[in-house]
Amino acid sequence: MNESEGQEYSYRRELSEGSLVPLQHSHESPRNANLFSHGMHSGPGYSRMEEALQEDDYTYRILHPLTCDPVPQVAHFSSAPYSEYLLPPSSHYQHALGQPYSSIRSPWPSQEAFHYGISSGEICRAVATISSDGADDYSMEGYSANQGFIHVNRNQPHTLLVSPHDQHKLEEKLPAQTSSICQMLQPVQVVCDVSGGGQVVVLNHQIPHSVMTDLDTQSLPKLSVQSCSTEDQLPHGKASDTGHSETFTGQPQTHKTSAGVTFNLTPVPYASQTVVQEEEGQTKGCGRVKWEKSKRPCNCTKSQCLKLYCECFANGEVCNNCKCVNCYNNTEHDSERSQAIKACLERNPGAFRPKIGSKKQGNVKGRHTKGCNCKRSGCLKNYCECYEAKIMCTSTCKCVGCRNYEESPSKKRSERDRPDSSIYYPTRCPLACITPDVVEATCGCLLAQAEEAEKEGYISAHAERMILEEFGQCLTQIVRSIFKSTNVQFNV
DNA sequence: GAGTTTGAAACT
DNA sequence: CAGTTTCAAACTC
Repeated sequence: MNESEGQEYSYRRELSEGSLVPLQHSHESPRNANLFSHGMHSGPGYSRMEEALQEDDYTYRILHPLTCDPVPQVAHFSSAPYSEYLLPPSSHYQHALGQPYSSIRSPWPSQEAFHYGISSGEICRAVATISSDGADDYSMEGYSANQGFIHVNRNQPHTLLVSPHDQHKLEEKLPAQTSSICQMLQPVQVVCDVSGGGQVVVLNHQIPHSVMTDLDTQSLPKLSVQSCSTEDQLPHGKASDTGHSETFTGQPQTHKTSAGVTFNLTPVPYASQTVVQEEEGQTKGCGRVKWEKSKRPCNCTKSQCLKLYCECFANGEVCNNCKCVNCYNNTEHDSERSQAIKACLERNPGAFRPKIGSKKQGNVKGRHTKGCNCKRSGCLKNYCECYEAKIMCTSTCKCVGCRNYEESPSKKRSERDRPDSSIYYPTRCPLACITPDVVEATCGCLLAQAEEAEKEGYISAHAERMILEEFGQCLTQIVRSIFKSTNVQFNV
């Protein structure tokens, strides 16, 4: 920490101009030292935009890529789908490496460059707008606060590679303060894996840094423990100057801190590491960590595990204990892997985003961001991504003969046979019936009525009535369709 | 375990 | 963007 700790810059969003305007330079201490977002919220610079996004706001600290020290200023992120270079507050992280500055390959900008409070909502939107697929609804709904920390989709990592090209576009969207981050990111690729229900790993492909957090992860599944010995601590500076000297052996190297938290030192672009804090009743400071595969092994034979066919690759993980053939999804083929990641992101900037969004409230899973396209499975087999994710098909899906909805008898039978039948399934109907086509058709009808009224020269009140009546007709048809699909008699 | 089916990803 | 091919997982026998 340095003298700039506690300094915050708040920005007021000029809605009319779409820009950020510095509102106040706050020296106030955060209300909660561990949750900087609270500090931001409590300050006078709390913006309308962030107020609107409050329920999904998180705060992270930018981590120094070499020392893994927190960059002292506050970064306030809201609903951010891109969590790159972000880490939880200081009490929730530890150093991963004691990397000497002499080993820096890419220049690290001065810390002054970070003396901004940056709304991640802005970054999120800006990044989304430079992506071809734009800011999908998933991006905004797929993240929710969890016990004061981050709760991103537990099954998928989240990745952002900022190319110089994207940096330029990002800077256009977010002048000034964002450019400093881009300068930081430009020389290397930065991949952040926030999978595993709270794990945050910051890496770049040349000087890998993993940061383990000792956040509360009691709810994480499939956890196991190690002893709390500190004998296996690794000396600082173990990583090579290039970050490539460590050979990935399949068993990640770890570094256990004095707090008992173990870090991943393995230079994998995407880490799969699960951390569990000490169990109740355990000695404080003995956070336990164990590496484990969060996935099943792949069996790829032709893709070299460098395409999204490979589940490991798609999940942002290197292959480990897989049965794949001619695998390039490992650190020994870092360059090929990086190129493959880049290629995937060029094809689809959201390629590594989780496909299944989560609802803001409760534990109910949300929806498939793209929807499935099943034709023969009835969406009642694991071929269907929705069914596999234990969610209902929605209007987003383009499936044919779908039976993956609440009222489906087949679905109910299927659920009885399913191991985990306790999961709540949101009802597909009636909303599923209101497809974009239906909405478009409805709007078209309303517009036609408006045009008709205008053409006839009716007064506005009459025109409104015509439009409302037309809307009623549309609704009637929609409702009739809904009832018809559910075999319920509908009399109007 | 081999063969088939399926649908997402990749390609054209 | 639509159609086709490739691919690996899911499924069946």
